[in-house]
Amino acid sequence: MSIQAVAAKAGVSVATVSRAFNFPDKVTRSTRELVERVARELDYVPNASARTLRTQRSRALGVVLPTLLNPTFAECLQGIARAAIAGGYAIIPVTTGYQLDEEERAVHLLLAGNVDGLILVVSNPSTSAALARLRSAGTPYVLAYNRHPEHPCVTVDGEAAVADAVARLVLLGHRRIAMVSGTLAASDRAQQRYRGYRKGMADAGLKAPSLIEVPFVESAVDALAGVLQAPGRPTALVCSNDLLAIRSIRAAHLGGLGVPDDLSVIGFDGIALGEDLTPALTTIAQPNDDIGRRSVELLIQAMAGGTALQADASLLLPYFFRDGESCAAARNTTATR
Amino acid sequence: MSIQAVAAKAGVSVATVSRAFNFPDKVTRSTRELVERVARELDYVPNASARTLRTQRSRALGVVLPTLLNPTFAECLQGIARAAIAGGYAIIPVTTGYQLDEEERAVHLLLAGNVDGLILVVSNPSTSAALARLRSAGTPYVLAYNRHPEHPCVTVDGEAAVADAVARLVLLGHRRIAMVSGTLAASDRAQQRYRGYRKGMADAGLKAPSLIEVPFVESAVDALAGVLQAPGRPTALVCSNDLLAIRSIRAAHLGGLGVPDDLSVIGFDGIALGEDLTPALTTIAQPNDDIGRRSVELLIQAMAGGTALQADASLLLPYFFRDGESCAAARNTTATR
DNA sequence: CGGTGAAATGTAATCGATTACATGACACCG
DNA sequence: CGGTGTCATGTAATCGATTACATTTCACCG
Repeated sequence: MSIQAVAAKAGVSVATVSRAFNFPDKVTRSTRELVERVARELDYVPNASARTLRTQRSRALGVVLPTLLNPTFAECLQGIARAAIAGGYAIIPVTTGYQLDEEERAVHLLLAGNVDGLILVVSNPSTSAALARLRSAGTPYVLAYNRHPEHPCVTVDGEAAVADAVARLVLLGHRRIAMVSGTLAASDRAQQRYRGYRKGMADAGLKAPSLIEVPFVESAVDALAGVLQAPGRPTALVCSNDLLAIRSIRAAHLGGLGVPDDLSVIGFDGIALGEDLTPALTTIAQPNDDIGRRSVELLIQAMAGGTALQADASLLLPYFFRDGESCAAARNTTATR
Repeated sequence: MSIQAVAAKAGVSVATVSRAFNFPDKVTRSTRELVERVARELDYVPNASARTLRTQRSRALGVVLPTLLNPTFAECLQGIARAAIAGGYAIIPVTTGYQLDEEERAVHLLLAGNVDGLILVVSNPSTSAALARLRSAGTPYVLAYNRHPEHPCVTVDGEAAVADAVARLVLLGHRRIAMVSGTLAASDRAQQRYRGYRKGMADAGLKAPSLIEVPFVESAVDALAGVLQAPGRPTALVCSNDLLAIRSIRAAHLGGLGVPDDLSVIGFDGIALGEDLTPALTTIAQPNDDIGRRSVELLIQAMAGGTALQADASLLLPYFFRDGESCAAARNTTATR
């Protein structure tokens, strides 16, 4: 049902119908009620395309994410969704599967779809062609989880967080601490966290930081199990995300190591599921929901002001060390020296 | 950049530009190349709203899901996304948080957004107001995971699956088998699975089927732990979904019970994460990806034919019993009698 | 009672594409 | 050379809303 139909049936002009909905106090009470009644009778729903075409705004935000199979991003998306609804915006999420060309495709798709703004989690802001394109298009955007001096970002200080985690492990008597990470090249987050790991190790005067790099998408539990068997094996792992931590725990078990008795494991992300596992995951929890929420708020605020967001609007949210059961004191400090 | 700009710069009419893209062989090779070059120079992207308004189709599918925090639906959505892209459609996912009014709001929102079709996972097809509205709107749709004789559905036979699982437990020597489920009233899937449980118990000649109903969203691990302590406690649990299974395992541990030694646990859904857990989750795996994919294919096919989908187009996909480590033979059959 | 201004409503242009129909160009044939 | 059919292109209507501007209505006042 079009606005024309409503206007005809109500015996008024289309302009009046439009006003009845958009500026209720620009029409008489009686006309407004008449129009509303007729509209309800006809099941009238304003055509979003027509409105968008005319007003040049869609009240929709695009969201570009690596994947929803990692609960981290699913949680973040929920925060985004809630905040967007609260702000009167719809969201259109698109996943890239950590692939650069998909990032570009996604941005292209969303721009063609007339979104008013974008929230994106990119692989690497410095090298992202998608971001460049976005900039030149002039559409407002915010990066979530990424961190870069020239872009507006909402995230936590991953470097400090991991350095922190290493320090905690050291306090627990661990000396041989390894990091498990996805492909470093595939994400600036992984790189930051690795930097934090090296910093943490250096701060503790520990040498030979060892990085276990596993493919991002595959499970790779078997490969991990191998490493954990080797002589001089680590007594603790810092994992670049919770999914890796979960797999590391499994790898340990497959290799006959108990967690946390023989091996401590710390994750990163703070996915809700981690609390329901056995052992409950010890992790550096990010406020995933908030990262989403604040990103939207920033964006909406900027769009209201008509200004494109600047890098200095970036937000660094606090992270939390969430204590679980996957991490314990080194069993025998001297033996591991 | 509008089509007008391209037409002006290329020195042709807008119609020609439009044709150059939509019917490449209706223009001379030279004009086509000219138009393409100019379009590239101007970064021309056709305006989706204008196109949708004129053609009355958006090439977008709406997706209504309970939540993405349950990986089951995230996996399904991925299948949907892949199939949609392959078919040239964009998707607009909306989550309802298992709330009926959100279901309605979502359908309303999507219809206003001019989607060409809908894939939805509703709470209960029989009582869904959203579905009724959808039907009257005449927009083609498919239900995923739901099962109902009057709607086109893509799912597995949850009842048979659970009956199957019970039979397996019986074969393993279990007699006291309980079911853990979310609020039955909240989902027809839970009801079907419960029916399967009762059938399985009856088939095995076992009495007093016992249902442990826990709130859908909250963790409720504590409540569960209590039940598992009681005298005459079950030796095996069939859980209505994998998240519940994971929580049940935790509850067991909290209560000092080992899984699978003291308690066997079978899940339902087959989320990928289950394979990475320790113990690896034994579960009834649904082809989540396929459920999504086939739903889209059905929908696209129907839309191509111009016909609304009928209930008899429904698909019942096969489920798989995925063997894990959370399920073992009853320790002492006589003792549990 | 006529004039005035505010409030309510109507008319029509507009957003950017698609597409039915009109026009023009050109080759081919008798 | 004129007729005719084909192919490329152009003109303008159209989709359904918003909104600037024009018009009508009407209360109120002198």
